Amino acid sequence: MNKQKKTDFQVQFANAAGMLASRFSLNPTVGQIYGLLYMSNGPVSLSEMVKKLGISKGSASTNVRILESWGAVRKVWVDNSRKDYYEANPDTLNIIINRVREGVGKRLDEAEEKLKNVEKGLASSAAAAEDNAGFYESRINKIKESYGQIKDLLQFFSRED
Amino acid sequence: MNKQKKTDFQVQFANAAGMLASRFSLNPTVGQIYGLLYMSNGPVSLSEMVKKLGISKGSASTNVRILESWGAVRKVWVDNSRKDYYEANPDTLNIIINRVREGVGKRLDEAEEKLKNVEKGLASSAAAAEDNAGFYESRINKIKESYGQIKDLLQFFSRED
DNA sequence: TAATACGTTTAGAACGTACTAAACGTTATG
DNA sequence: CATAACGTTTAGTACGTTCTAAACGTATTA
Repeated sequence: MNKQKKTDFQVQFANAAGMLASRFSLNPTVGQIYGLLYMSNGPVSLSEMVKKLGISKGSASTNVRILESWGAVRKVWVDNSRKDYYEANPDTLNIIINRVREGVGKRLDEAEEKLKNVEKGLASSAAAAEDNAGFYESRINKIKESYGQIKDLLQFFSRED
Repeated sequence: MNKQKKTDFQVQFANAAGMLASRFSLNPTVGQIYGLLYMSNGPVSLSEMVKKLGISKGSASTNVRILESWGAVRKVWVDNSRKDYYEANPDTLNIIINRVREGVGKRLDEAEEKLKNVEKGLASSAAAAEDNAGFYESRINKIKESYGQIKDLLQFFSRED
């Protein structure tokens, strides 16, 4: 009974985290798992996640490893047990900042690459001879500028000193 | 022929923007449309979007209004035409910053609300009497702190002076 | 007034994502 | 050596999202 109540509170928190995650285009289960571990005072096994959150073993296994790859949880060793135990990295803000930085940075690099190709296509096309050639160039330069500014913002966040 | 080449360049750019958009969990068509308008020196009609991008009329109509609601494009008046014309707001960086600020802010407010309820549930549950009660409180406070820091970051961006 | 030219809305289909259940491989244990 | 207890992987399914095609409403034009 007491046990039940305890679970309820943690699960409520976990579910709120899951809802928040899905609002940010993340899969809800990573949010639930992180939320549960965040609100647990000690290591939690896969089977506890399964039982408390009512999710499947496969989903728990997959998603906890996603969280691990983000540095949001880590595997901890528990004596006399064959089970895998995890605990949350409680520094949520840093996890978020790192993920934003890496995620945005990667996508921006892809975009830069693609822009380079489009620009090359422009140079060798009839568009370059148009009246609008100057306009095209200026817009491309403007985009490159924005790109640089976003990169600067990301750098700003990565200062940890 | 010349016309064709010109279209190709703009469409290449638009498609790159579409790809980038979908990498950021946005629907690709808003990216394509914004990209086309961004690379057009003058107003563009719905039917031009349809023809150049190879999308349906319905999709163009829906998505251009999404862009309008973001302040990313605006409707412009063209004499002697019953068509709707649009042009891009070329300040891409500001559009992005505003959307991030509003989108994140809104979701964070929802989360804060939910957290408040969970906290209330904690107070009136057996969990509050546990050994872990102090731990729970500290974790909740830590989350609230992160919440405030993110809010501060968002405020930081909204300075336009 | 009939026909046309618009933009909008809706119904249906296609697609990607993420879940569950079950098969699987491995390691411990009786 | 057989069985059980794990975590992982896979096949299938359910769901939300976003597209197209078509129906629709409205306004213009012949």
